[in-house]
Amino acid sequence: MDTSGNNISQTRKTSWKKDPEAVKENILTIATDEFAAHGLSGANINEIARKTSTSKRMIYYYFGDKEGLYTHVLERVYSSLRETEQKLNVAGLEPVAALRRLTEATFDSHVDNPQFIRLVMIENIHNAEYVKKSEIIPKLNKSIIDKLADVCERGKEASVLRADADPLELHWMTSSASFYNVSNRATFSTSFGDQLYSKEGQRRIRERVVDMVLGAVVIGYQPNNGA
Amino acid sequence: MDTSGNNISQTRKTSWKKDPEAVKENILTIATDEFAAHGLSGANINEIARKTSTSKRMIYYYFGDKEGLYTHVLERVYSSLRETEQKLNVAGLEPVAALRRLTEATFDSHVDNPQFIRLVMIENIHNAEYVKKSEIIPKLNKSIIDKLADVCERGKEASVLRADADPLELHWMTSSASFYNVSNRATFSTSFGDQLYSKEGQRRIRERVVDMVLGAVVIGYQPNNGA
DNA sequence: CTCTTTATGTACCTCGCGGTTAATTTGTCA
DNA sequence: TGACAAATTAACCGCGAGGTACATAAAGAG
Repeated sequence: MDTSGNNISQTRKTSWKKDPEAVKENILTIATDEFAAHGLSGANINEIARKTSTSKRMIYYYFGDKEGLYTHVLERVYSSLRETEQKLNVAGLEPVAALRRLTEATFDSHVDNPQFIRLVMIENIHNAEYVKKSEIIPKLNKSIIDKLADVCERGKEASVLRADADPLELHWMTSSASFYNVSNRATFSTSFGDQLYSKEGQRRIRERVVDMVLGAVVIGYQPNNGA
Repeated sequence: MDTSGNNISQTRKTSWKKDPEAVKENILTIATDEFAAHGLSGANINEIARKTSTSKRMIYYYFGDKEGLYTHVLERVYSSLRETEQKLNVAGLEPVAALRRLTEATFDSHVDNPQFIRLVMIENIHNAEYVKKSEIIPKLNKSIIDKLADVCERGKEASVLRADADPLELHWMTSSASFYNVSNRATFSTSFGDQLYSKEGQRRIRERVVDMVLGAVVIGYQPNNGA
């Protein structure tokens, strides 16, 4: 093609708009997919560039290098999830109902954000090196703990929660189940079958998680297992 | 150096023993470390070769390519852990004590095998592609489920376990907490501090996990929280 | 003592990928 | 209107990492 030979430079795109924010967003969206899918070393900058509507050069222009891009991706997903968390309002609910609600919401938000889960898994493979370096991520995490602390306090006041109920432990319990449910789905299904990942299986698991968490801190809690 | 120029070939090692099994083991040991540390794409074959007492050539001779080596590493750690699991004997114990014992053993074995955890994390990043391909791994996982099934049966017989207690769900609950405890330590500590990873924190977490699991299936279970 | 097979070492190749160079266009403000 | 900064493009580069070719030593069979 283009056998004319001369006027070669005319294959270059001849017109474009300046829109830095859109370009950055576009890059970050694609990069999030790629890093979540393949990890830091596994993701390919050329491939990311190809899938964007811009060029590789712009990635380096805005994000410096691969690690810079990865760090921005991490910060973006963390911020987005924590924002969602903050919108959740349980201040009006009675303590046990509030705790149930927070647990269910955590479980659901994990199911709904597999990319976030994958990026956190990847970070853990790297011993959290990049979240540690981040200026903003460590500041983001107080909101659920605060909510759980409030619920604990009110619950103890009303004598419905055990005196040793601890917000951080509660969050750990809820997170562990919710996170694992998404993160280890592939190997768990391979080893033990995928019954727990059917619609019905997930419904049961979700209820079990609530039972486990409430059972650990609610005085005299009785699970209402639909068995 | 070696300005003589001739006799170049004499830099070659001039004597060695044939010991294929030791060579394979040596490669697998090093490779396990490297894959666990850096993932499949992140691990470096030259680096692995350098750390072994043999050469890169032998890696390709015995394992074909990088993925072949990775697959063998996976199979080896899975086999080793399942072997340990099988040694655990709870048939003589009363059902609730047996369940507690199994839960504690699972928790501890996860703590004691961080490399296994990391490799499973890595596999999940790859959607379990390599464990699925393996001939042996899917056959290895029945032993704990069998033990839990036995405990469930005996427990229901003795009316100490709820009628809906399910071995697979029990294993899921125990695994989720035990796995997360190791896999997400880095990010969890970064976000929320490392109190839960002190010696005392881990003692508490371990007891909490037992309480959650027993609380979910033991009729009238009362956690003995040392608060 | 040779022949064959298995095991090993050294040197090398290639290409993919992270990163860069240099030029060109777009928009703004004196 | 033209200088200047910001945004963007296409082409290129170097090297590191996965993988291979080739030679040859060890060990056993007869």
